[in-house]
Amino acid sequence: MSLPFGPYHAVIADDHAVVRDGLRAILESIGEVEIVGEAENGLEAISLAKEKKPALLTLDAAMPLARGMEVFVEVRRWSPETRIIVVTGFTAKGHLADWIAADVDGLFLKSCKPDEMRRGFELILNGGAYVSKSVLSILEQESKIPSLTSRERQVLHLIAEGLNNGEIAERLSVSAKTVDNHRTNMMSKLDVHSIAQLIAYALKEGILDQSQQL
Amino acid sequence: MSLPFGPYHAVIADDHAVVRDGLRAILESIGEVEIVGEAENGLEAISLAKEKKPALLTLDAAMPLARGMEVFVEVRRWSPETRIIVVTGFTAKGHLADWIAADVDGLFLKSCKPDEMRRGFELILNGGAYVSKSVLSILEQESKIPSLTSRERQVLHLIAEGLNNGEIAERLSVSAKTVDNHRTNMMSKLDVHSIAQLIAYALKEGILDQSQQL
DNA sequence: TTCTGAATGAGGAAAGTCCCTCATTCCATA
DNA sequence: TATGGAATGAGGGACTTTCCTCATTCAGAA
Repeated sequence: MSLPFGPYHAVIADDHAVVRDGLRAILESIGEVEIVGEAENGLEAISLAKEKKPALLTLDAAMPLARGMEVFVEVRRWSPETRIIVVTGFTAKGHLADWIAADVDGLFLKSCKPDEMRRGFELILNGGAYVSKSVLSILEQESKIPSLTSRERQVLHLIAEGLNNGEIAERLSVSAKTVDNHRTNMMSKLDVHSIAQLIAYALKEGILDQSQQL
Repeated sequence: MSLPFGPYHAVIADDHAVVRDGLRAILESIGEVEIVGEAENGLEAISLAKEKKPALLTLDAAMPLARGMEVFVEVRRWSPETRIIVVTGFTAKGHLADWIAADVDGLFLKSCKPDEMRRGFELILNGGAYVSKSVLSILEQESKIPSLTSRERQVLHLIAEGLNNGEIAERLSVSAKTVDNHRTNMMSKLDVHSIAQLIAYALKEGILDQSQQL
């Protein structure tokens, strides 16, 4: 496949050199793509994208210094022409749904076959959007887990940061009793019986990512 | 550099295809190495290593179905000749120290420069052991965080699984009061003030890995 | 309009956490 | 041999979580 309006400038953002190399190989196998920079943390990714305004940015969802979503928002603001492709290791439905909702141009799991990635990247460079099959199959699964309301997610986030009911109540300007009710409802929805298990759930859902904590 | 007794058979184990590709490129850049298999989960890694008894196994620390450490133990048992190189995304001191204690042949972060990895792999194939500089610098840092005793880590593990003091006590055949003491000691050592924060710490330390929970 | 779901708030009881203190045993090592 | 660290166990008090019930408000959908 040859692309119409190349060469396209691309930036790769991932904190793992070995992953950057894998992505570099895929991008280089597409004609008309020139890699103009690599970032190994979130802030570097933001400044590199602002500076180079590349046609394509491959973005890791979990990086040090700035989270993938923060990078995404910044790059969209300062370089709206850049096609942003998220490559994530998290397979949680909620996490993937967040990226779809953010209207990312491409969404792939790190476990994706390089072949599918390459074809997806080409489609995206041609102006399309592409979400990998593995992501779609996760999103299409009817989850047995009832989904949480946005307020509940908000509370879950703060619980996971180590705040107790009273502190969360203050932060959200509601009563501690309300926070307690949200927590209780979540635990009953999710069929867990302790804060520890609730946090384990939050992690699995990618609501927390382990590099950001403490 | 050319290696004396090649060709060496190698197996790559990592759940992310893009990482496998990066490692494959590094291994292929070493003469005398032939990749005889790839595994995308822990059980596959164990059975592949048992079957092929490769000279070299690159092992991801966090994979579905069986954790890196379980794979390591099994492969050491069934194919003691295999040189095992762990490539991990976790940068927590405790996690890295665990691998050193397990006497792994090589230990690298995923953020390692491919060049250093290649040179390290060559040394290991020559019969040596190699721990990457970035790992050493983490291990050498005097951590302000006092380290936990093994019993405390054990308790932390069970807390993180969502068990309460009583359940943990039963599991370890000690009194609930003892468990409570261990938990209290840890929280004071680590200067955290809730189970939620304790779990956040456990995650950061790689004591839990998010794919195993719930 | 009625009904449902979401967010808010409260009361109350049982259980568990959190954080002191103190004591005993064992083991390593200075 | 003495000192200290680790594991064990206990008492007790303050606070928090956990889990019920119930009620109000509001928005959107049937």
